[in-house]
Amino acid sequence: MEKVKVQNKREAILKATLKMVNNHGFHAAPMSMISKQAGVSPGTIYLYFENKEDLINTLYRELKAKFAEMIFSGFDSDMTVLDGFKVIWGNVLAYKCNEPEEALFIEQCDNTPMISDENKQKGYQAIQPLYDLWERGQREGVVKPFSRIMLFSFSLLPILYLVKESLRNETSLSTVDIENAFKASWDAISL
Amino acid sequence: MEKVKVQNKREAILKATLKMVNNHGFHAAPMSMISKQAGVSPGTIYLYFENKEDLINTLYRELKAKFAEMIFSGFDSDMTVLDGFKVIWGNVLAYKCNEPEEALFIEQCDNTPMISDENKQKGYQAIQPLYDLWERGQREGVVKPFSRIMLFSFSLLPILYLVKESLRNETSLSTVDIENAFKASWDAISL
Amino acid sequence: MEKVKVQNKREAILKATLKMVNNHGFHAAPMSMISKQAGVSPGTIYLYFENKEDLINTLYRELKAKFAEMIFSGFDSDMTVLDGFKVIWGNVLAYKCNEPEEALFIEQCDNTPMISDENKQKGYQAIQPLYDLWERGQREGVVKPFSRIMLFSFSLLPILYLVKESLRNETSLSTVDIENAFKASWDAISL
Amino acid sequence: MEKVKVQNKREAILKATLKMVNNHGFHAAPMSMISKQAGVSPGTIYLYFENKEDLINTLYRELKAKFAEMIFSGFDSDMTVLDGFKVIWGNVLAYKCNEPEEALFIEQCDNTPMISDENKQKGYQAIQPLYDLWERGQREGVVKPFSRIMLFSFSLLPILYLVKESLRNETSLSTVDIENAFKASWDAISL
DNA sequence: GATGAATGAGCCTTCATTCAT
DNA sequence: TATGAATGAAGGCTCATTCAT
Repeated sequence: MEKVKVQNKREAILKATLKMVNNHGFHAAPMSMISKQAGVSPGTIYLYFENKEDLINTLYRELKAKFAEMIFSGFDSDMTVLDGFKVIWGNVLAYKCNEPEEALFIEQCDNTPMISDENKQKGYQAIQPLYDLWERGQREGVVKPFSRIMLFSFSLLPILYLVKESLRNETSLSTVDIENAFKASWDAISL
Repeated sequence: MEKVKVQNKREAILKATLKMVNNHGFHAAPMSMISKQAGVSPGTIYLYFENKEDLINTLYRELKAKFAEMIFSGFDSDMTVLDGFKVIWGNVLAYKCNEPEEALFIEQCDNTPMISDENKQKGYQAIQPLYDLWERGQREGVVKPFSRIMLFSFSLLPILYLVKESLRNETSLSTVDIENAFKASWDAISL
Repeated sequence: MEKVKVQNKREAILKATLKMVNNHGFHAAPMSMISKQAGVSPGTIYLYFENKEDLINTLYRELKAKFAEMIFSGFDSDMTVLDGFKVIWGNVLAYKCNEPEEALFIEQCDNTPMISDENKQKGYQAIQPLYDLWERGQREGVVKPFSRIMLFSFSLLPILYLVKESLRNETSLSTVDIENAFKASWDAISL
Repeated sequence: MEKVKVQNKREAILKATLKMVNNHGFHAAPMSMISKQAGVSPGTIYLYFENKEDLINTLYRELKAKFAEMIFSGFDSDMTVLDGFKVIWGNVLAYKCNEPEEALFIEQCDNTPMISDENKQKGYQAIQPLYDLWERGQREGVVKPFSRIMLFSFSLLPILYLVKESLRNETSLSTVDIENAFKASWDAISL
C-alpha cells in the first residue's frame, strides 16, 4: 500500500507534465505549475526526477515504450504480411485516437532539442517487429523495395497526421475515410 | 537608402531569429542572443516587432508565404493534373532541400502552442491553387475522392518527412528514391 | 548498551558534521549530506540537536572544550612559569598537528557570524589556567605586563598559524623551526 | 559623467556586498539583500559580475590589492630595515583600524573555500617589498633567519589579531599598548 | 527512538521588456 | 531611429525541517 502511494505520486507528476506541456508548451509549463496540477509540492518532483529535462525525457521514453507495446497487440509474426500490417496499422490508428494527448506529446518532443538523441533512437528500435514484417514482405515480393523510412512515411505517417488534424478540427474520421486511408497506405507500399 | 537600411535591419533580425531558434530551440534563444546575432541592440527589435511572440509569428507567417509562393513556381493551371502535381511536388521537394532551415523552423512551430491558430490557418489557405488542382482532378476522375487533408497527407507529407530525416541523418536521397517516392505519392491519390 | 548506541549516533553526527563542513564549507554541507555521512536518517539529527545552528554550535563548543582540556595535559600549577608555558605551548602545537580537522573547524567558526558570541566567549574562559600562569609570571616579574589577549596573540597565535599554513602547503615544520618558534614566542612575552 | 554613474553602481554593489557578508555571513547574504542594500535591482549585479562567486572573489581581490598598496605608503627601500619595518607595521595597524570592515571581510574569506586558491595566491605576492625588506635584514644580520611565513606570523599577525579583538570588544588600544606591541613584534624577529 | 518521504520558503539566475539618452 | 543599461518578475532547484509511520 505504501508502494502504491509512491507509484501514485510518480504517476501523478508524469500525468500532470503531459497535460501542462501539451497545453502550454514546454517553456510555458513551469515546475510549479506541474507540481500544482499533480497535487504535490515542487520539491517532491525532484525526489522522482533529477531535473526538468529528466522529467520530460522520462515521460517521453515511457510513452514511446507504451506506444511500441500497444501497436503490436494482437499481432503475430505468423500472419500474412497484409494481415499483420492491417493489425499494426489499426493499432496505430487506435492509439492515436484513444490517447491523443500522449501522441501529441510524443510529436512535440520529436521536433525539439529537449529530448536527447539517444532517447529518440531507442524509440525507433522499439518497432523492430514492424521492420521485420516489411522485410519479409519484400522477400515475398509483396512489399516495394523501399527503405524503412520510406515505407513508414507512406504507410503510417499519413494516418498519424490525419488523426491529429481531425482532433484539432474536432471532426471525426468516418469508417469510409479509414478504409480509404488503409487502402491508400497499402497501395503506396505494396507491389 | 535609409529605407534599405531599415529593411536590412528587419531582415537581419528575422534571419537571426530563424538561426537562433533552430539551433537552440525557442526557449533557449533569448532576445539578447538574437539581437547580437543580428548585429543590433535588443531595444531595436522592439521597433520592428511588438514582442517575442510577434517576432516568431511574423517570421512563421513570412516563411509560410514564401513557401506558398515557391511551390507554385512554374505551375500553370492549364497543365494536366498529373503534370501540375509533378511540378508542385518537385517544388516542395526542392524547397525542403534548398531551405532546410526555414522548413525546420516551420515544422517546429507547427507543433507548438506558441503560434496562434489564426496564423496556422493562413498557412493552409496559401496553397489554394493546389486544392483547386486536386478538385479538378477529382472532377476529371483521375484523383481519388479524398478530402484535401487526406490527399495532402498521402502525397506531400511523406516527401517532407523523408527529406527531413535524410537531412537529420546527413544521408541524401538518390534519384531513384525520389522517382519511387513520386510514384508512390501519385499511386496513393490517383485512381 | 542502548545508551551506547545512542551515544554512537550522536557522536557519528558530530563527526560527520566536522568532516562535511571542513570539506565543503558550511553552506555547502546540507543536513542530508551530513546524515548520510553519519549513516543516519536526516530526521534523526533533530532528535539530538535543535537545528543546524545548534548542531554547529554544539560541535564548536565540544571541540573547544576538548582543546582546552588537552592543552593542560601534563601541566601542573606548581611548575615554574617557563616550564608551564613550555608544556602548554607544546600541547597547543601537538593538538593542531594531531587534530588538524578539529582545529580547522574551530578557526572557520571563529570568523563567522554563525557561532553565537556567548559560545565564543565560553571558549576563552576554558583556558583560565593559562591566564593564571601568565598572571603569576607577571607577579614574579618574568612575563611582560601585557593584557591576556596581547600575550596570547604574541605567544600562541603565531604557532597556530604556522601549523595551519604548513598543513595547507603540505610541508612540515622541522625541529629547528619549532625550537625557533618557541624561543620567539617566549622572547616576545618575557622580560 | 556617464562613466561615473557606472562606476558608482559597481562600487555600490561591492560596498553592499562587503557590508552584508560581514554582517550576515556569506550564506546568509542573498543577492537580493545585497542588491537592495546597493539600491540596485538584482539583475543589475549580473551586468557587473558573472555570479555570486565572481562577485565575492572580485571584492576580495580588490580589497587585497588596496591593502597591499596602503601598507607600503611612505615606505622607501632606502630606509633602514628597522625604519622600513616600522613604517609598514604602522600602515598595517592603520589599515586594520581605519578599514575594519574590509579587513574582516578579507579574513573571513581567507578561511573559506569560496575564494579560489589562485586568488589567494595573488594576495600573498602583493606584499613582495616586505619580503625583500626582511631578506635584506637577514643579509645585514638584523633579522632572524626565519622563513617568510614565520616572520609574518610573529611580527604582523599579532597586531592584526589585536586590532580585531579590540574592535570586537569595542575597547581601544592605548598608545602604550601599541608601542609595546611594536616592540614585541620587533623583538620576536630581530637578532 | 528512528525513519525518510514530503514540504515549501527562499535562493541564484535569466531574460523579455523599458526608457533615458 | 537606435541604443544598451537597467529592471524585476518568474523560473529551476535546494535544503532545513516536519510528521506519519
